[in-house]
Amino acid sequence: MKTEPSTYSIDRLMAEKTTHWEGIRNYQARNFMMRDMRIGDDVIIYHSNASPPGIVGLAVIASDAYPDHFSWDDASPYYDPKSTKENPRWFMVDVAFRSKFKNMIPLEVLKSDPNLNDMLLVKKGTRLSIQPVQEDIFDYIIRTYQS
DNA sequence: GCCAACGTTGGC
DNA sequence: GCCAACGTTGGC
Repeated sequence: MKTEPSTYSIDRLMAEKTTHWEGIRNYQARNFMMRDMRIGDDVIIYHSNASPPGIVGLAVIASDAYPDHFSWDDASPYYDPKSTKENPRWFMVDVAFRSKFKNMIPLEVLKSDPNLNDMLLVKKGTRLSIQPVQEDIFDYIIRTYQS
């Protein structure tokens, strides 16, 4: 799951322990939350629009998907008039902190590792803010880079 | 249903 | 700040 540290960082997640992952406004990303995520699933936290961008820690899914009420709040940057309480368009999940890497893994390092050529994150044109990570890739990253 | 125009993401 | 690569919107 990607987040811009200026909006919500791994440090804040570490301090708050659990958060709701509001603001997803892309159908594919939403569908991953609604269809594929299960409580207890491991999550890689990635800082985008950071210097450098990269993987900063781990988290775990802590709820099923439920309506993102920020989409109903016209004072929120995530407001969407097409989403209503009766017919919610956008959903979120709760995410619980698991760990922060002592040394984050810069995107540049991920890109230069041939074992990660198939990881969506390093592929050109993949902008999704929520991406599935294959189990073997997840395990490889933990084994190789976790610190 | 097509597609031009526009908006967003996110690395650099 | 630039801009490539998407995604969305809305007229037709």
